[in-house]
Amino acid sequence: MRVLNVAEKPSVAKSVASILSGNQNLRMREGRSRYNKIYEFNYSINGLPCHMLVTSVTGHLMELEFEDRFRKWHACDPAVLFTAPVRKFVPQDKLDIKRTLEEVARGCQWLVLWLDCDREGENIAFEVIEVCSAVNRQLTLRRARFSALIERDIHDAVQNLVNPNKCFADAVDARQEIDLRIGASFTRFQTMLLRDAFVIESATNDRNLVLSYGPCQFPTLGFVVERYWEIQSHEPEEFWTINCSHRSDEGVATFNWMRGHFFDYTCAVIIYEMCVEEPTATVTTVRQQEKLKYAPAPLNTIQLEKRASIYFRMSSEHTMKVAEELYQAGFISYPRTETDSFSERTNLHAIVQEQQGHPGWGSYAQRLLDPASGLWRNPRNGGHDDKAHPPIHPTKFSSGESGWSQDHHRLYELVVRHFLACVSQPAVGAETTVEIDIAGELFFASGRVIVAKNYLDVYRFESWGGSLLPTYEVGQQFVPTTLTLDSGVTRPPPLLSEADLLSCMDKEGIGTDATMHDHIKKLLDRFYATKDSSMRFSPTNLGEALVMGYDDMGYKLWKPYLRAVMERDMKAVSEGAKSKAEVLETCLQQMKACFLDARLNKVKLFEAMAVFFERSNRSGGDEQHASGEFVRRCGLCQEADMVLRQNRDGNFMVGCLGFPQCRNVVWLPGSVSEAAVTTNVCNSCTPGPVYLIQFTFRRLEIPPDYSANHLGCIGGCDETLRQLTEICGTGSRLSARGRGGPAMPNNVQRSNTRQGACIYCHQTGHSSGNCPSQSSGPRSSRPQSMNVQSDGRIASTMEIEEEVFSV
DNA sequence: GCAAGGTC
Repeated sequence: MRVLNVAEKPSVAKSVASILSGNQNLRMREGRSRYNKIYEFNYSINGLPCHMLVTSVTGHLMELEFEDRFRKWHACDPAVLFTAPVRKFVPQDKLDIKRTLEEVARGCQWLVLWLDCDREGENIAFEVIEVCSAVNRQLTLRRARFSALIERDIHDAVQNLVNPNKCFADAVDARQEIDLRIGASFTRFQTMLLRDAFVIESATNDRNLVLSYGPCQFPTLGFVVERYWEIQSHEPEEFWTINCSHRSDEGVATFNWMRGHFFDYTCAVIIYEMCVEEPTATVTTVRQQEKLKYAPAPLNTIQLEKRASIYFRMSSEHTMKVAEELYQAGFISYPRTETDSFSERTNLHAIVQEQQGHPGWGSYAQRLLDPASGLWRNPRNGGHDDKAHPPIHPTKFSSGESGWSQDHHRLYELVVRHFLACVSQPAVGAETTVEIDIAGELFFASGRVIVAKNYLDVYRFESWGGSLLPTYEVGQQFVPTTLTLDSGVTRPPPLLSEADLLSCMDKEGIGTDATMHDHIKKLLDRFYATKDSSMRFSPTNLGEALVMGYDDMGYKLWKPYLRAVMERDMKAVSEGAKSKAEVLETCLQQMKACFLDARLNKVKLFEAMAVFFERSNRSGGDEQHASGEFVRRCGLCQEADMVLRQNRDGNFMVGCLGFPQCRNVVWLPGSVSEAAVTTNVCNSCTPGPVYLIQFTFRRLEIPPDYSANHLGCIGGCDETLRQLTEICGTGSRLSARGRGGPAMPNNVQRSNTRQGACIYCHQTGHSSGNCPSQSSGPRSSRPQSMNVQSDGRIASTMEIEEEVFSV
């Protein structure tokens, strides 16, 4: 029987072949693709003699794309992308792998799938099945389940083949489709909406700028922006604390106030003066304790990235590139792993033995192997296991290769030292805490001496600070050398470092170990964030504006929540609790509603962008600076004029020329057919002058008891105008949609067409809830900076009437 | 020109 075995990557195909064949009569030949070799040998599965062919793919064999007619950006309304047909296909650069599979599969009876034992691996398995079954319908499909590339696992797997798990593959199918539809629709929408409307100076050529949206990149950006806002809105607060020091023959001890600090100066001062009046200190407690500091858990990808960032200031992206090269050259194990505990079957001693000759850590490795040293300790279990790869560890000794860069040296050293640390005893420290009493107030000092460094001897990246404390005895009394009342101020947290960002992503489940660094890099590539010299991230104006815009809509599109919900659904699909179709339908339906609503609220994005960027005069953007007839000075911004204008639908309004910084607007009844500003001034509305407008109403659109001609005032005094606005509604597009449009989420305010004069500014044309002069309710800690204004979506529509696409 | 996930 001929058996085709397919692994997820060439290295696994090689390992599987070499383990199963025992390297006896193992033949290797080229496939059509340069990297994916074919191994052949004889083996017996459950007593059945087999001719084994082992080859590989390189990750996913297929991609998901929209059908051709939806691929061009202007081909369709982006909203259509939530339902447009998609197809899976093998891209150009994978065609040679596909051909190899087809050729080999034709002559085989069995197909054994050796893909990684995770959801993505299962999905790739079904891609391989699709390609192979298409040319050989008779293939028997079997799945090998293995947890590590070690002999026993591999032999066990092949003797205990199982069926491939469609639920796992379905979960990935759903994820792919959702990511594609959300990503493409929002990216096209916001790029086409904003790119040409503003001068975005960050990009060299902003015609090619893509303002991408993705369910991983946006939450990642969200972390950066949120921290930035936290810092911006921090208000320093002064606090007070009492410090005490005592110099003796043995040295100086610094005592901290047990109460920490007080924000109330008077309280602090009263207690301080009490202490100064009776300064004699009495030692109340002396505590001696042994403390252990444990070595870190075995190294996984996230830890590798975080530690390389902290110890060597390497970006996660660069770390993964260097790690990949070390892996390809055989020096370290597979670098993309979640696993941070070693399988019991791993021969840890052998890995240490290999390192004995190294000039830097060789002697430590020797000590570790000497039972007399007592240094060995079985490694901790970090609690993660992806069931596909072991923790990152050295696989080949090297004292440095000629082609290595400094970063190759550093990363190899980190992997080796981390491994040696993992199998070492914890550091032991002796801690002393001394408590004293001064006038009834308690103070403490602590010191630490390291008794045994153990793993810290080899893990030079970590230290365990501590100072020696002079000896004190209970009941001993002394007069402090200094006793001071000191002030300090609270400080905001620092900007997020790369390690912080990775922690946030890990905690919220954004991305995978293999992709997290990609999402971080994407923020930089898209000009959404920058990294400063101390490796900390700040949002750019562009990044902040986008998050601000969505935040103002009330949607948490930039929060990790969306991804978390998707992840839960994916899990349900993989467990068979929900079907792929069910999850796709509900998720996409929700996201489409969200998309349509975001588009309806695009003014929020415009406003947020306008805070940071100049409007451009390119097509598609700005059409609002055509002025109209002066009506009055704007009472809201008090800087610009309110003018009478018509929008492109012919509806009349009086809007502030200060838009978009000021969004004051008065919409006029939809029944107005003509309007002209007169030279007459209103006698009652202030601040004046407010010029009266001569209106002509469409006869059929107003009740018979109203005159078709009316000299009216928009200042708030005009009862006729108020009534007609209430009866006819306004020409605002949003108000027009409000009459029987699709249901909208509750958190989005709607304009009410039946409205009286606003209780705040006494104008007609908007509801009190939408008055541009009033702030919206409480929200995130975002600082209310510059000309960020309050809720006023109706007001703003006067300038942004153009839909990117009309549905 | 869009996503995120594999991997070379």
